[in-house]
Formats: sequence, structure tokens, C-alpha cells
Amino acid sequence: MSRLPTNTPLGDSLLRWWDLERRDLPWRALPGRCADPYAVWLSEIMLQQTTVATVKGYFAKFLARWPTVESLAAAPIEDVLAAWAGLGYYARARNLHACAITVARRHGGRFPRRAAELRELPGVGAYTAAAIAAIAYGEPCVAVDGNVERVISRLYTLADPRPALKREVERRAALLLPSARAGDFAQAMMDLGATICRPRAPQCDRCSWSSACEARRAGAPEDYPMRSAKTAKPHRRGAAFVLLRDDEVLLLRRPSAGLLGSMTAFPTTPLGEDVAPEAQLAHAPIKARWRRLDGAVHHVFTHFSLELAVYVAQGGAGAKGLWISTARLDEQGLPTLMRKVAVHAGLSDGRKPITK
DNA sequence: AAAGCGTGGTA
DNA sequence: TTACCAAGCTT
Repeated sequence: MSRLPTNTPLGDSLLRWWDLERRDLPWRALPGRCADPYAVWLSEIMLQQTTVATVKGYFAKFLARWPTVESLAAAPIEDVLAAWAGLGYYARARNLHACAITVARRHGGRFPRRAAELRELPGVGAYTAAAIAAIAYGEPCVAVDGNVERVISRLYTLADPRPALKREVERRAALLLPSARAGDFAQAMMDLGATICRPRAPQCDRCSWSSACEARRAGAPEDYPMRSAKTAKPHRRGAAFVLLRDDEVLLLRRPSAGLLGSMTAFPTTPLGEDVAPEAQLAHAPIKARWRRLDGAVHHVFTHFSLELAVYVAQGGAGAKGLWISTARLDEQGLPTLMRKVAVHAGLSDGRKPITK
């Protein structure tokens, strides 16, 4: 969120490139038009750690269903979570709804115009606040995301590890910020990082900054930014329990925070623990004649991989949770792990519902 | 400050 | 198949 506007040849050359090569994305305004703050905010939240290709469908769905921040604020949180299902990082959906309520009730339905105020909203961190302020309102601040870290660390061969790198990148990027078009500059940096200055196989011969780029001069653009050593992912075992009662299946809603927080789920063993096969049935929602299905569900989370056995039983007396018609299971908005369980149990074909 | 938090695509 | 990656935020 640094603010040191100045005129720079590099900033100008980047904008000249961008005026010709900008990506046409659904949440962007036409050239020369002001972007809708609601659309910018919605897209920025969805794009956190998520690819443009994945976001496009969700963005269209949300904007069609909730065209204004007030309409989103008025929606039941369950509907928002169900619509977000499959996109991941579900705290974003909870914060999205909380943020919409804050904007609707405390800001009269208008997003704050300054990065410093935007930063106070739920789910809006330093990057997102700066991005909204610059793109929607033209505030001269730099939004440092992964693209900008990569581009700037290469341009100046910055070898600091994070988080020190981010501060230095912020400082350097602010020096490049032209005296006008802060929003275009932010988007241009991201387009440069996404299409030219890519993590692997950067297209330096197409880059408007190549002659100034220190990493390219050193012949090692891919060495920046420095990667931190990654820790091995533990493997965990567990089980999911599909309890059927006539044509209904038992679902639960998970605790508000943590893994898959607030999302609809089948009963499972605690997903934070490795539960050996012989210990799994002790976690079943009720005592019943559980039959273990052949095979298993495999899923990879950010920090561990999971192998889930699937048990099926008929019954229901004493079970706590939500009974849902199996015909309507696809409408529930199951996170991907739970969708895999449903497919494994033969309850769903795995396709996402068209509506909602 | 380091860890927790999803998912799908690509090499 | 494995590894890595993609517009971060919160605690």
C-alpha cells in the first residue's frame, strides 16, 4: 500500500504494452471506463490463490444471482457457501458474506474508497485492499501479489526470503508507479506476470522490461523469486459414513472454522487426524451394519493428503444431522472432498448443478 | 511468524 | 505419479 507516485520510463513502457495486450476479463471495465467496485472486490476475493480459469464461472454465477453488494448481504450464508462450494478456501466465502453485510449496513452499500479503510473489511488484506483502491478508485497505491513479487524480484534480482521480500518489492514497485493510471498499472503488472514473466519459461523476448531486467541479464530469470524449502505433506487415513434412510442420506454441517469450516459434509472421522482402518467405525454417527465400499476416496489438501474409506449403512434412528433426499444431493453445495464421497457411494455422477 | 486453509491444471 | 503452482488472509 505504498504511495510514492512519480513518473517513470518503466511504468510508461509497461502501460504502452498493456494498452495493446491487456487481457479481456469479465470483471474488468472496458478501456477508459471505471470498474465496478463490487465486481472488483468479488473477483479479487475469488482470485486469491485461485486461477483465472476457475474463477470465471463462479464470478458469472455470483454476479447473476447477487448483482449488488446489498443483495449478497441479504442472502442466507448457507446459500453463499453452497454457491462457493468447489472453489476452496471456504473462509473466503464466510468473510465475503460478512464483508457484504458490513458494506451494506455500515457503509451504506458503497465500498470505502481508500485502501486503509478497505483493509479493515473481513477477508481484505494488504494486497486486496490496494487492488480495489487502485482498480476501482484510482488511488495511487501498489498491490503486491504473487505476480508482482515475481516480476519485481526478477527485475532487480531481489534474493530476500519472504516476508522481507514483500516489503522490498512494495518499495521498488511504488517507485515505478506512474503519476496516473494506478489501476491500469496494477493490472498491467499482473498481466505481465501471468502471461510473460511466468514462473516457468518466461517469455523475455516479448517483455517490455527485458532490457532493464537484472535477472534476465544474469541469465537466470527463473531463479527469482527464491523458493522456500517445502515440508513434506503427511498422509492421513479416515472414513466417511453414508447413512441411508429410504431415499434420504444423512449430512452434517461442519464447525464454523477450520478445515471445510461451515460446509455441508458427510459424517467422517476427524479429518485432522490419521485414523487407522480398525479405529474408524468408532466414529460412525450411529451403530449400524456398516459396509465398507471397495476402493477409497483420495484427496489432497494444502498441507496433507487424505485417503477416505467410505462406509454405507441403512438406518437412522438416533442419527443427528440433516436428512437430504439423494435426488437433491447435488444441490447442497458439497465441497469437492464430499462430492468425491458422494460419487464413490454412487449417489451422484459428480457433475456440478447448473443452477445455484 | 509460521502454519492452516482447497482445488484443479500443468509439466 | 509427483511436484508445483494460482490475483492471500487469518491467527
